[in-house]
Amino acid sequence: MSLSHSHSALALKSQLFSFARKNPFIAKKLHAQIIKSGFNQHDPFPKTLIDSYGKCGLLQDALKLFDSLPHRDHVAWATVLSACNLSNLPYKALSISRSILNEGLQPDHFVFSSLIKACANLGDGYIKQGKQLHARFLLSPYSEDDVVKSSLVDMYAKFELPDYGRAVFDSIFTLNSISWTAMISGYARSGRKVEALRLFRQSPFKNLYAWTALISGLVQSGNATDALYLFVEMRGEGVSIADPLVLSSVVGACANSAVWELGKQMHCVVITLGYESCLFISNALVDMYAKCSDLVAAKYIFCEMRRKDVVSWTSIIVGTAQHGLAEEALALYDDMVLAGVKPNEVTFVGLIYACSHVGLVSKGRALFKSMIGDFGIRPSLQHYTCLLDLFSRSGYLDEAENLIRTMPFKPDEPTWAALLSACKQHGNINMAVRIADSLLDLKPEDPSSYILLSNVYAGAGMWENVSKVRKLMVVKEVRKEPGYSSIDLGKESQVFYAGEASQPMKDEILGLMRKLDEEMRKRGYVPDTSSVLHDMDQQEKERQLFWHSERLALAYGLLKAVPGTTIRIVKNLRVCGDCHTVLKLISTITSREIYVRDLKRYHHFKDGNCSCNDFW
DNA sequence: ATAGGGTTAG
Repeated sequence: MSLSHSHSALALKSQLFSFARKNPFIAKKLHAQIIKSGFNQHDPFPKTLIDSYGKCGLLQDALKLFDSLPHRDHVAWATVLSACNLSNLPYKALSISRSILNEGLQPDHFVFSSLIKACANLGDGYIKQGKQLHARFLLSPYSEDDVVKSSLVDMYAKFELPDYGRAVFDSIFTLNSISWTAMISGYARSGRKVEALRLFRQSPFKNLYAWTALISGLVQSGNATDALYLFVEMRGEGVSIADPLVLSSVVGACANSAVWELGKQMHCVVITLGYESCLFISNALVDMYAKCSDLVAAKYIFCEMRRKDVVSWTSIIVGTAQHGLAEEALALYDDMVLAGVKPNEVTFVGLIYACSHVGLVSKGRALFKSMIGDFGIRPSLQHYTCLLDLFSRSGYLDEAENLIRTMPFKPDEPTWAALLSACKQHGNINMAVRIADSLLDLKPEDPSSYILLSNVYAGAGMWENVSKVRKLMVVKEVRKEPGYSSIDLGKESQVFYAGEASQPMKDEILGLMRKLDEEMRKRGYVPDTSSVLHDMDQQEKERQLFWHSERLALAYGLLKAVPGTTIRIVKNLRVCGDCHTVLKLISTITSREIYVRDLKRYHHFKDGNCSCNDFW
């Protein structure tokens, strides 16, 4: 056999492996041939095969081959870890590594980066393990490796610990686009927008990845408006926006700020660029329309989707449930199961939430059981909170209290507050006082918790406790964030702050509000001042309520929107009880449909009723 | 053989 012949055989083999990395059938075939030729124990074949199996998605085969290796070295270890990461099974990567570490093998720099990535993907439940890996890396002979350092920066970014990431970032010898992007992402997703922007401006690598990291991070941390401005800037810089990742983030930004008009424009951009049938983007669009209270459009997109995954179904189910259409949400769930799509933990949050809206106690309980028994999902605190909400809203207060005291999670502030608010609603003063004490022990942060506590103690005549609540408020410097509401009128949108009418149409707004107030009082409206935080006399409290921002926005909308159209308002805080009553009354008086999206819920007012069934 | 950007709840 000539030398050139064996060379060409080698070249052929390496070409075959490159096919095998993309095609599982070729990978299998190649494996069979290597066994036949007797080379299956010879380096580098087993490892190259593990790599091929991992890259073409046959993780099971990769793992089997790895287990059959008589001798595991660093290369085999690193290869199998990268296969696990590719298949999105970071837990498997950690468990394999535990056993290898027990055998006494120490990680090299390749193993470190894959392990750190696995930890990062597991999320902030794995902070401790991640820090241990960091320590082990610093003590290893590889402690100067820049690639591992970049993976650490990324890990701390995903844990939302950007200061830890920054320390590592500053120790990198040669920064490249990957390290810069990881660090920018770390600041952005932790909501540290000043630092994120400063770093981005300094970075010599302003490519698509960096822009997407910045924009998506800001969306995730609730800075949707900044994200949208940056997207406009990105477009102006001539960076191509024809990319599914950045587009889905920007659609998400429209969803989170509930800007319907802009959302529709983004939808047009998506169509123009040819991404209508991209699953991720369609999912984001369904969610966007639902969050902008346009369920018709959300459903239309959902129905037109060729492929629907669990996120698509969950988005439409949650969207439907949040608009008070519980029966429809439950019917969609049945369709989902019939379509063979397996629900996940988020789906059940939406479903149980839907049940609690309409008092379907036994259905909700059954869903909770089915989630555990049929789908093997371990309930999280959110699930218990939903179940608790279901019991307490429907007046099953004892069952609710039993649940909150026996569930395997420590109840947090919103959980106690939800139960307390239900006790108050159902007039169970004894229990309310008991629950209030538990809430007070937590030293709450949220101003609404203090309002609730103060009302409960005052209702029970426990004045010492009322003053204790007030003192704690002063100590903790609890202050209500200024409320504002915005209204979307197609081409323009207007923002109103509580307590002040904006200059345009100030007199007309005040005139209309007075007229409506008069109408409401004729129908028996008495202002409910129990949600006013500060100590002041009754008249002053009523004046405060009168100037709540959603009322100003509504009056402006009634004056300026096309007659008969639905009025859409977005508020930064939760709607207070009095405004809720007022909005219901005004929907009757003016025969208008009003959508209000507040911090937590959706309210659709029509003919004197609200889709939230007066419980929020 | 290793490191960077995306969708659903709260």
